[in-house]
Amino acid sequence: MRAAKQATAVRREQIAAAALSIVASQGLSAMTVARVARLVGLAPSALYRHYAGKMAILDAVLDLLHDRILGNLAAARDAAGGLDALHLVLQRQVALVLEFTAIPRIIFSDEVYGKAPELKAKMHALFADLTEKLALLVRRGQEDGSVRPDVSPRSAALMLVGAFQPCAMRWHLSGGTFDLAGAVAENWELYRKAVAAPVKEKRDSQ
Amino acid sequence: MRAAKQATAVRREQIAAAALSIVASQGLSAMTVARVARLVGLAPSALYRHYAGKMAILDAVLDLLHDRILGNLAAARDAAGGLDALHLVLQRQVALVLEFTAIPRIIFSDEVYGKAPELKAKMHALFADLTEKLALLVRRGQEDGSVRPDVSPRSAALMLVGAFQPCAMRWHLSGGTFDLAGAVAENWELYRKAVAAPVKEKRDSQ
DNA sequence: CGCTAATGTGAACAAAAATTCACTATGCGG
DNA sequence: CCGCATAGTGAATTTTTGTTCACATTAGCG
Repeated sequence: MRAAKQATAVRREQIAAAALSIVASQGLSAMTVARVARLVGLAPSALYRHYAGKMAILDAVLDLLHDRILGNLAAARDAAGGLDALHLVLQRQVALVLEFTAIPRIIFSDEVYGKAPELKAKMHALFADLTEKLALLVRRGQEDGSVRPDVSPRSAALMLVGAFQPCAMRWHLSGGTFDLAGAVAENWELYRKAVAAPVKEKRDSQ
Repeated sequence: MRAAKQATAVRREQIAAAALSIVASQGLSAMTVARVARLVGLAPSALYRHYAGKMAILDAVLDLLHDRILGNLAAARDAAGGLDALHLVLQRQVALVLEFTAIPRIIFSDEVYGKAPELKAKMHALFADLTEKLALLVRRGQEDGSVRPDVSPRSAALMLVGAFQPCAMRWHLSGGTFDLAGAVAENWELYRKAVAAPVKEKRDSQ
């Protein structure tokens, strides 16, 4: 059975989306040309009409990931202010856990970097971009008084990621058994102890 | 040239050590039977005299990792008390960064788990063991008054890992450019704000 | 000193995966 | 409606890697 003809722009999107979904659910090494092709409904050789090779597909996956993550961050920034925005980011990360789990899967893949160092640079840019924008959120919290002024925004941003990462690791290893949301909520309490401005008569969103 | 004959017990250790060093420095997918064999100074086929296959080698690598990490933790536990022990763990993690970087590399490998789910369980046990022992350190700190009593030891343990993980990720991505030790030190300051007992006239080791 | 079990080796094999290519089908513009 | 550029396909190729096996060598032991 032959697949219907589609414009290359359409196929490129389908292929990148399929590849991301495979990486997110089964890991990078499971992302073979054959599997991506099957998910899209094409023969493996057809992918080469739309991408130069596997690495080009992976490059597109990284772009997709970049958009999703930073989009998520922007949404949190607009939906709440100060400390609450940080809280929202953390909660949304849990919701996006599949895609966020795909990040370390790529970061520590090594299958990639040996052959395509430019992807490593791209990933680094994404990570740097993420922490930088998180630091901006922290600074905004300092300006409106919900975050104590003596914390380093850069550090507070990294720690927010750190409040999530180990939980995601355990969740990943446990095969879904580990109570991800609960552990993240607990970590948020701890995180708030570190970064929240001392409460006078201010009320928290909780 | 033929390698000298060695007892299988010796070879097993050499092979596991070589494999770990490759995983730590170049990643899991770089750990091929051929490369391990070359590092030990044997022909690839010789490895099968000592291990059933690649997965058995990886299993031994996990054991090695387990010993190193928990050994490191035990050393920190004995060298300092309370909060200082936690600080020491963090600093030692930086020193052990290569091997600690090997952990996420394995955790998120997926190349492994699809074929050998029991390795995933083993990795999970290591991670659970690590956080549990860290939680014990936290509890000890609470007993001697250096850690505030209202934090969850489990959460504080996870967060300590989280104070290190994102820094290691950036360091890994930056190719060594990122100031790992500096970022971790900064995060420690933040971490201490969250978990340290309010200072009355108590003096810190810093 | 010689036997035997253990260890080492190269060649061959199998499996998986990325990529190429000659060829086929299709849909859109004129 | 026709033709051509575009998209799709299966088969073949190449590369990499794990594994097996028949044979060679060695070290320890009686």
